Amino acid sequence: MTENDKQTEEKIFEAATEVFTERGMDGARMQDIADHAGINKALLHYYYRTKDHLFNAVFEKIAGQMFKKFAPVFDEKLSLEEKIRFFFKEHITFLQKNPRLPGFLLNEINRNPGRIKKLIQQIDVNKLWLILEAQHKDELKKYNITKETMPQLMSSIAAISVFPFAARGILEGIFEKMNINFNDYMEERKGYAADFVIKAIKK
Amino acid sequence: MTENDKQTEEKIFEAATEVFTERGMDGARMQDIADHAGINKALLHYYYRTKDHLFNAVFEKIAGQMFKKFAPVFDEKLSLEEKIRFFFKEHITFLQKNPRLPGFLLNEINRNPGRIKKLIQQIDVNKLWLILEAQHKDELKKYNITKETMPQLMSSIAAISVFPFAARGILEGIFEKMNINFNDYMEERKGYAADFVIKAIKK
DNA sequence: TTTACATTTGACCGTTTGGTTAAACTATAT
DNA sequence: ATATAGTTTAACCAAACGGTCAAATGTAAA
Repeated sequence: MTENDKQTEEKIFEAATEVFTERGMDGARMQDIADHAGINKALLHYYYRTKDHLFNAVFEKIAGQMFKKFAPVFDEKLSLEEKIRFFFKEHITFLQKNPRLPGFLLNEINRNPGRIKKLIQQIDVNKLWLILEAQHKDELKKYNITKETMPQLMSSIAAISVFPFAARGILEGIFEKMNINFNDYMEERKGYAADFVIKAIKK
Repeated sequence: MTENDKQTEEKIFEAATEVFTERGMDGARMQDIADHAGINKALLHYYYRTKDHLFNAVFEKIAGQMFKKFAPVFDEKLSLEEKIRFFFKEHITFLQKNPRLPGFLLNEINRNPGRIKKLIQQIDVNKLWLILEAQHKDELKKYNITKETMPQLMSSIAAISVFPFAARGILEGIFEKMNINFNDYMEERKGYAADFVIKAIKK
């Protein structure tokens, strides 16, 4: 009943997450999801009426996870440099555990840019800047950070953290001949990226 | 005729490029490509036997274009800093004219990592480092650049240039509320990115 | 004009796809 | 035990899909 219920619905959701993140919305097959969940295909439609419903459930959960990972930076009582180190360490560690999320998200956002905008509209970027400014008022004078350059800086930080996972196939192809392991590279990147960014923004 | 022949084949290729880059391999429909080219669907199979053939033709051309854009840096007789500025200016300008290529390529590489590896195997990364070292022997002492940190640096440069186009949907969502135009942001990025990287690598 | 060959088309085919349905199964409360 | 309601299944369906084919059209040489 309610116990088993949750089990089945969750099994479906997990199977759908696996298949959708691997093949994308267009490439995913309902039969394949059913097989992964070890159930009948009709049962998918019993819990999630259509493929779209199921996909949206998966997409919104993943997108939410991704964005939440950017938030803790504002809570922590750390210096600016420490925050940057903290972010790269936490974010890359998260992506190491979920290496397919970046590619999946970027692809689905390109396929349907409208969907993500609803989630983004909830973020008050102006407020975020005010918080950051208040937290590091004196500290900020030592860095080339202004409200105007924030978009460039933030997108660069996101790029450095996210891009390697989205472009993993290319990087692994290149690394193969250099005897470099992708996981080692990613582990090293936590520190390299932080040093890189901190040096870049210092006055 | 050979004249008309080229016209038709090219029309198909261009239509296929448009549809494939917009919808991806799985999302693209042969009928849609035929409509875009203004021809019968059977004619697609006359020139390109299968959807796979047509897709591979498009993919390899686009992947080739993308990688070639990284090459001129090694030919130009410029200082290291000038090369970095040259790269971001040229590469971002290219992507401004082809904004869908990054998302398309990253997605298709994730869908089939094996395909790109054949193209990559042709690149001799070790040789590239030797060239760079020879070109900037003395100059390199002023920067934190070694053979060991090259992968981190190069992937960061690529990330800063490519990521905004792949994540355009997210960025535009955020920029909307800040009254920032994506094209203005991209134009500004050519200089910002160069400054950013140069500062990051200076000793 | 006829011949030979390449190009283009509409109609068609078998398969795969997301989705439906009626019946079977399960568990709980009476 | 039996009625009730939720759960699961096998069988099925219509639409969409990539691909085929024979016939029609265009073209250039003999």
